[in-house]
Amino acid sequence: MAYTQNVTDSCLPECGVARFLALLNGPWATLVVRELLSGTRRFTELRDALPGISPHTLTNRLRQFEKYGIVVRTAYPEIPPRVEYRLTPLGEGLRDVLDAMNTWALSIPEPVPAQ
Amino acid sequence: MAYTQNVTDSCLPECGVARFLALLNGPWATLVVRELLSGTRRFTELRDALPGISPHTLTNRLRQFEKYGIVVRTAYPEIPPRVEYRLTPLGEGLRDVLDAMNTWALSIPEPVPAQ
DNA sequence: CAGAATCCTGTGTGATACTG
DNA sequence: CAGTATCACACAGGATTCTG
Repeated sequence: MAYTQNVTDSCLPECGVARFLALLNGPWATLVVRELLSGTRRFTELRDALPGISPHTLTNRLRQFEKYGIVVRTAYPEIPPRVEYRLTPLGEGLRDVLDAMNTWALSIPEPVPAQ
Repeated sequence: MAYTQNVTDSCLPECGVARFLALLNGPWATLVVRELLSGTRRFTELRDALPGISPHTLTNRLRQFEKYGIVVRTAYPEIPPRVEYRLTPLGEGLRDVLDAMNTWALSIPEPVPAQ
């Protein structure tokens, strides 16, 4: 396993946890999903909602999600262009996972590490 | 935010999801937790249960978990040495998150990407 | 057995500039 | 607006060797 498992041209791992990690890899991926859980978003809206993310990274994550069927990209042939991203039902299913993360984080006693 | 947010010498992010990502960073971290959810494990047992992980990486993850109060390390002064790792109550709380990941992964229709 | 030390690599990401 | 292109970097991780 390299830094990130190559899932592009191979099948997903057996273990569900490993599958999740293979698809939502990197620090930004899950945060992008978090934003999309609020509803359909445009490229700029996502970028603005995720302070620090570069267009390069945002594009990469969205493209990957699209490929895996987590996100649907809709481009409107207008000028200026308008593109909207929304979660598929599969992507919507990630809400439970993110909720679990959130719930767990609330159980952290201190602003760890309390040193 | 660098590649991975530096949480070592700063406070955790506000958002729970971001907190989770800051503490369980990298592809191996969550898998180590997955193994420990089955019970106390020795160093070698973890290494063997995680095919491909290097002692270097395993050590790093365990040390980080220890620092964050997710894992407790117990060294027995024997020869040969014996060291056991077990989850703290905080670490046990991660079970719900991993379960959610697993459940979600089961909803993936195909061995994505089907092609 | 349970690592520590050293060196190296892969890749997610950042910064900046540019385009249809 | 919604990206793409290019260069460069930080850090998780791998391989190997070695030790109390």
